[in-house]
This record gives sequence, structure tokens and C-alpha cells, in this order.
Amino acid sequence: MLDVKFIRENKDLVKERLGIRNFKEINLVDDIIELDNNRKKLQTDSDNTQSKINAASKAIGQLMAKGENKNAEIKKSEVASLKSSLEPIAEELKLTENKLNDLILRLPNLPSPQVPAGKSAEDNVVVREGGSKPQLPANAVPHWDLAKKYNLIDFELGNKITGSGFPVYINKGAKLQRALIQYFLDYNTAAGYKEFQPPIMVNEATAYGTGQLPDKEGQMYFVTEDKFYLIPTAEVPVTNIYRDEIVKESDLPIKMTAYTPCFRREAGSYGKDVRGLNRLHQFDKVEIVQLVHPQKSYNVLEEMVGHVEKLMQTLELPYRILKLCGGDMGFTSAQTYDFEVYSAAQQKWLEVSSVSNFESFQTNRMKIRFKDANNKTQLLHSLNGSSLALPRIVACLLENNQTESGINLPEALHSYFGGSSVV
RNA sequence: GGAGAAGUGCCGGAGUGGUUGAACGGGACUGACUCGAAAUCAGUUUUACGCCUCAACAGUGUAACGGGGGUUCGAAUCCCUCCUUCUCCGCCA
Repeated sequence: MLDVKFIRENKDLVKERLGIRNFKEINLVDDIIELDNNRKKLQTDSDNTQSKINAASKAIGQLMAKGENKNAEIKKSEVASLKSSLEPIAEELKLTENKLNDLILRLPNLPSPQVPAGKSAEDNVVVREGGSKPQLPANAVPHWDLAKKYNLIDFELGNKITGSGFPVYINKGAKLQRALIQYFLDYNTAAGYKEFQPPIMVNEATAYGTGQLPDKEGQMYFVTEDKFYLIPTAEVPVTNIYRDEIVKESDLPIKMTAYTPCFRREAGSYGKDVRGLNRLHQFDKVEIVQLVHPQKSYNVLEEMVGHVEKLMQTLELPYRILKLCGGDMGFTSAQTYDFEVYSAAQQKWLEVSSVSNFESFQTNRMKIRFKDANNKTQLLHSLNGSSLALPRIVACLLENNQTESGINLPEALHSYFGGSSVV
């Protein structure tokens, strides 16, 4: 979340930046400042009254110790009237704080100055492309047909067991999943990311920490009995590892990676782009997360993009990197690069990674801080990226490498998969 | 799931209603001593918000002893509730 002090001191900038996002409720900014003014006044009143109560209470103790019970009783009635005058103030203060907090949680992050204006995915900017689109055989088919033909993934079986969007991977299909996960994790840990295997259900505080709540309430699966959310990405439990921590500057940067299944309800998204592996309710992803010094976060963002790009290149898939425009960025992000791979049989680009700098938006919610050289406590910046999400990678690997006789694999995967072709 | 015990500062560990934001010990940091180090001595050692101030990591107020609520003039200390940990029993990968 944004810092109230920052909003107060940079009101016009905040409004202008939110405009880049096409944020509709710009008036929230003024409301927040007004509520905060109110809050300060109420807090001053409340503190002053409480101070008097504390002093009087102490005096009562001393009077009673001296045996001056009568005077103590007089003081007590004094406190009683102070308390009754405090009551409405305290109530209003609490109300104001809650309302202020609600409003601040509704403000998305400010886009960085580099973020292009724009309303939708159409306005994203292609930064660069890599790899080359393959020439497929004339009878080439999309991955869902390949998956069926070679018995790699059974979508209908998943329908029976759970529902749509929960595929069952079989035989070499299952092994390919395992190989990719292992490969991605090895690649990340080799670059200094520490591996974690976190819980895939989280509590409410954790979901608030990374910003899934309240923004994406309806997009997460919820276990009502225990009030746990199924994670939509490993970013959630992994970033929260450092919630409420103050780390040493010498411990920076903190680099973490994790493989987890991810669960997304995808409420409201129907249509053609949900076919096969294109959009699932459960999928596998390997995530990278960094917590870094605020002055370094944009360099780290580029570094992470480079990290994912190199990984992408070893998969030998045609890809492109997009700089997202203000209107297409996630709620919590200050700047995001998306990676897309070209699905040759479907003839369209599919998003496989999203690398973002959240600046202090998440760390302010989670109170992830460090002591700087002057021993002052400061918020860290958090970043994360997919490195990588599996399903669409698998879709492209299958489609782009299909031949008359089978499906080949890029060299990087040979040792992990135990062979040079899927079938 | 049943029975019992416990949750205090960076760590250990006191404290069962009134100068306890918190004894004592350890660790860490600063200074002195030393050529340097060890030892020793002195000091420092949480966070959030408010007020004051041009500003302050200067002063001052409020809050925080697992979370939330309650009793009381006053709570780390009493009560309720939730969470977590430990021990025993049960169940089980």
C-alpha cells in the first residue's frame, strides 16, 4: 500500500501517476488526506486525555498508599469524567482509522515513470523479441490434440475427478512436468536464489501482505472451515517469509525461489483462450522473489528480466518481452514486464512469465524493513517473476517441436527428461 | 479429536494488580585502556503513531509483554475467546 505521508506530500504526483493507470477513483486521494487530518486531530485529543487519566491513576495509587482514601475517591471521580469524555473520541478515532485503512487498501500502486500510458493489452510495448517461429508440418495440430494423440495429458479425466481446468498429466506428460520443474529450480538456485517449499494454503494476513486481498478476493479458492486461501502463486507465501522482519543491510539482496502448484478460480473468464493448457484452475509454476535495497530495485528488475530471458532462450522457443502499459498492470505493481511465447499451432502469443517491481507497495503492507547505514529503518523493495510457469511452455514445446514422427525437446531438457524427444 | 502446561525485549529468563518499556544474565554496538587483540571498565541496545521543531536517529505524549475483547481509578499480572508450542492419550501419511 502507498504511504499516507507520501500521499500527503505528493498529492498531485500521486493523482497524475494513478491517471497513467486509468484509475477511476482519483477522488480517493483527497478523501484519504482529509481522513488523515481528522485522524491526527483525534489522536492528539485522545493522547492528551489518556495522559491525564494515567497521571490521575498514578496519583490514586500514591494516595491510597498513604491512606488518604478520601482524596483517592475524589481523584477517582475525576478519572471517571475524563474517561467518559474520552469514549466518543476513542470511538471516532477507531472508526476513522478503519475507514482510512480501507481507502488506502483500495489505491493501487503508482506506475513508475517508465510505464507507458494505455488502457489495455493493446497498448503494451514490445521491448524485444527472440528465437524464431518454426515451420510446422502441414498437418500440424494444437497441443490439446497432441496431448490426446500421445496420451500425455487427459483433460476429460480431470473433469471427472475435479472439474474443468484441472488436467491429469500422464506418462511422459507427467515426466515432462517433473523435468521442467527440476530444470527451472536448478537454473534459479545456480543464480543464487534460495529454494523454499512453502505451504500452498495461506491465512488471511498473508494474503493481505502481498496484495491478493482485498483486491482479488473472488479469484482465490477459499477453505471455509479453516479460513485458508489456496495460493494463486508462490509469490504469496514466499514474500511473506519476511513479513514483520527487519533485516540487516548486509543480508541484501534476499533471493528466493519456489516451486508450487497455483490455484486460480479465473471467475469471469470464458471463451476461446481457455482451451487446453491455455488457462487452468490449477497449474505449476516456479517463482523467483527478491527483497532488495530501494535504490537498487530497478537494476534488479532488469537483472531478473535478463535471468528469465536466458532461461527462455535455452528452451529454444520464439518469445517476446512486453513492457506493460498502466492500464494492463496488476494492482500491486509499479512496473511489469511480461514474457510471451509463440504458440505456432494456435498462431498466437501466450504469456508465460511476468516480472514486476512492487517497490514498497507490498513491503509496506508486510512491514519488511532494513536498517540503513544511518541506523534508520526503511522499507525494502520487493520484486518477483515467474521462472517459469509450466502449462503454456508445455503447450509451445509440444506444438512448436512436433514432427511427422513425434515431438522433440530442446537440448537443455534432454538430461532432465532422460531423452531427446517426448515421444 | 481428548486431558494438562505454557506463550515476556536479539536470545535466555524474572516478574501474579500501582515509577515495569520491563530485574538479572548472554549477545551485539559505542567509548576508554592496548602497537593490535583478549580481558577489564563505562555507556548504548524495540517499534508504531501524535505533538513540538526549518529539521532531527533533540524533546515530549500515547500505544504495544502471542492476537482480539472484558473487569479495574490502574493489568505483563485477573476474566473470556482465538491462535501457536510442549507433554500424555487416541487416530493416521
